Amino acid sequence: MTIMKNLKPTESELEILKILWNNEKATVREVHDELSKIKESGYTTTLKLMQIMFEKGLVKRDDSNKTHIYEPAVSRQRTQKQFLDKMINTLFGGSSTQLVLQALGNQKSSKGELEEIQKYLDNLKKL
Amino acid sequence: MTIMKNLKPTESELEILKILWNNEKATVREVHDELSKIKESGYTTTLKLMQIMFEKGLVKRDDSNKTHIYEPAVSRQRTQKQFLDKMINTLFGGSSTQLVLQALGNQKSSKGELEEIQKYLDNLKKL
DNA sequence: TTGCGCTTACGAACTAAATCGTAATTTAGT
DNA sequence: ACTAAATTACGATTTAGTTCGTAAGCGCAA
Repeated sequence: MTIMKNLKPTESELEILKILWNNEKATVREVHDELSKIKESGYTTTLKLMQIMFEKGLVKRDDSNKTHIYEPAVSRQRTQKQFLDKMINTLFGGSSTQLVLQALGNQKSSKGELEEIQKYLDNLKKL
Repeated sequence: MTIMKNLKPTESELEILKILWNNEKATVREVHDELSKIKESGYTTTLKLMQIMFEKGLVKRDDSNKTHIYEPAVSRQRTQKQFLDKMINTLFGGSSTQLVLQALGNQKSSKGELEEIQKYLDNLKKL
């Protein structure tokens, strides 16, 4: 029986996950180079973070070669859901509707996007 | 010229803010008693947190009496927006639409709620 | 007035996360 | 085989947040 840890990535871990999600796989070097575009930090910092993420089960890695190759072990969708749920509960009294209304009010979406959402809602209502 | 710090409340600070938002005003004792219902911790911990929040400008306080009375200095809406924006940027590629779709898919809303959202969208489209 | 209970103030300890320096290891090139 | 370059491993330091113990101050009741 496997223990399913429901680990929430930290801020820094999220940044790394985002890169892995976009690249499918990547070495520490690749991740670090990407990261350097938006953030100042040493190589070993990135390395350490990715090692910790490995221990936590947030990433998988192929260490059959000297240069390890990492890939995400948690999906973008799953992580999005994890953070959304948390936020709905802590900040929106458990109401996803409240969150949606607030999000729509926050920043304007294009007409096309609004229609996309409406279409989606129509489908939901039919269920 | 005042410096407007855009301070993001921490996890614990949010719990306290939630209580203050609901109560309008409250003493440390009141906040702590509320908090105790969902969380084990000492009185001085709550006190210290609220003092820090005061220094950060997250809460105001009336200390004309021995027992200080606290009230929120940031609105629920504003804080919700702050967290939402952050999340949209870090986890949804800057697209609030993506967040909305994901939130709607996540947990089911009642038919009434869906219609509320649709009505809201109709208004938005007219702008 | 004295003392008890409740309050604030403050510093110290603890924890988790992030950062980095250094040593050990591997690989490729000569 | 030897060196140079790059990588991993690991421990130490730093920082932010949380928690608490203790002291000091105030007000009210006996």
